Amino acid sequence: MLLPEDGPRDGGRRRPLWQRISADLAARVAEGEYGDGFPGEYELAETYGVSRGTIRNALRPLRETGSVTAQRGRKPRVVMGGHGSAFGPVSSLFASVQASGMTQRSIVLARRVVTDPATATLLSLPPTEKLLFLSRLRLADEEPLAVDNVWLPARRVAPLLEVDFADTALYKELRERCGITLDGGQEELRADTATAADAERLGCAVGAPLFRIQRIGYHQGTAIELRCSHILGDRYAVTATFGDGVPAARPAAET
Amino acid sequence: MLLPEDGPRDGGRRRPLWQRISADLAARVAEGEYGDGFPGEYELAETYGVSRGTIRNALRPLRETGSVTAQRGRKPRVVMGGHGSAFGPVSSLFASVQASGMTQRSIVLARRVVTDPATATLLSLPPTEKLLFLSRLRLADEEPLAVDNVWLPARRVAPLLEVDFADTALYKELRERCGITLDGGQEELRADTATAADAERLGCAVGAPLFRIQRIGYHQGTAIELRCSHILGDRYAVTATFGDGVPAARPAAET
DNA sequence: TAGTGGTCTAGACCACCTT
DNA sequence: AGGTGGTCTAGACCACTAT
Repeated sequence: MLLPEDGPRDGGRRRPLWQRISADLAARVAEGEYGDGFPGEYELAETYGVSRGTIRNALRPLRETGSVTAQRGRKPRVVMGGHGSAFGPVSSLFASVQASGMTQRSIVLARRVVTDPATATLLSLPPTEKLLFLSRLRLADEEPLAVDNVWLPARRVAPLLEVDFADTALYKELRERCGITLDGGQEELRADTATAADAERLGCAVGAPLFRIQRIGYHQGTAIELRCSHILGDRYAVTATFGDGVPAARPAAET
Repeated sequence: MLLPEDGPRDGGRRRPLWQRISADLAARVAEGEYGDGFPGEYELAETYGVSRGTIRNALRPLRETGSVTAQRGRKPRVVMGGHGSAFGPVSSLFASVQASGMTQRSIVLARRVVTDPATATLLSLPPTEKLLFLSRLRLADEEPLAVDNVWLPARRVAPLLEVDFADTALYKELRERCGITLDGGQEELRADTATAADAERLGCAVGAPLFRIQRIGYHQGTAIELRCSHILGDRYAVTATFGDGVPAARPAAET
């Protein structure tokens, strides 16, 4: 496997081999090249003609950001970003993104059982697996705040098929009716602008700023939910506080 | 060096060697054992009787959280008391770009001393306090990624007035020239669209999606920096992983 | 110049999952 | 049984920093 020798240099010297391979793999993942199976470490080592240690260094950023899976014994897979959307540098800025403060009223836009091969694959399910699809418009103070789409494996959440979610929290029902408590997750948060469909459902202008959050929730190592939220940018902000040296007060301003 | 054989086990089997060494080192750091000099990798390898690769795995969590320094040629040092630092390298955009295998460069747009009552107030300073204002255009792989504006109290960071920031990280200079290591911070992340001024500096269309991140960094309870970053939405995504149930396993170094 | 960490190699064994 | 990733070893060379 050839890597660009004349590619970007860092102040005149070559970048480390593992970084070039990592960038190459990230680009290929972003282009959807590995939609049906990501190569293993040994195979990558041979294709690039490097040692396995170098491949492991190259894979570390992709694995830390959840772009590809890595589990003993299992075939690796591409998790996110395979939809032709190139995502470049990624940062785990937050140990936890608090999506709380969003307890409001919901309008159920859709609740039905579907089959969706792409979504099922993201949840590590067979492509034909039946999924419960739940789409809700979330209101805060009776004003639209977000559209929230969730897919869950129908087999695991059968008791939810008859629940009215207009005024209840999904996680509460999951816990009480299915005995499932999510104990982990991955989130990816992007900035985007509203499409015509977004604008209609959210009552905003086309091109208005939006957060798009994709999340996979896990219960004891098994993927349980895929959630895609589209949140109005002017009504929502993610905040994080970290470290010891922060006084209690909490300012807020713009520039 | 003996490690507790009867120590914490993971479901009946021993934890990996590097994790036990990592926990041991973290405990010693927390107790202040290495106040005047942290051992190097070779010395640690000999002390614990393991290979250097194992030591490097054990040190990775300590280095990522900023508990100990690691720079070529320099003697390693313990940075803080050992408890929850994790500011500079972790959430630094500079570092996250590097970690994803891209080249990076900054173009300094402005570097001057200003007075700005609103900003000074945010930093809990008198309104007339002089501030060092630093504005940089950040490039990843020679393409614009973000505009980064920083204000710092000039009195505290006098040595930085002459530094060229085109190729260096602010936090590194803060640490080495001013003896200031940020130990806490607040961040607020918003989705927005590009104004005409943003579009000109970032080379994007007016209305393109942007992240706006505002951060206040603290050193021992005192606000040191106000940072406002404007990052292209199509080149940046924030990811977060949380909980134990996520199979795309990350190395979890506990203590 | 001596010592540091960064990188890379080649090989080995093991735990785990799939088939 | 075969392939996956996780771990560990032993050695090598290089870039950088301090002295």
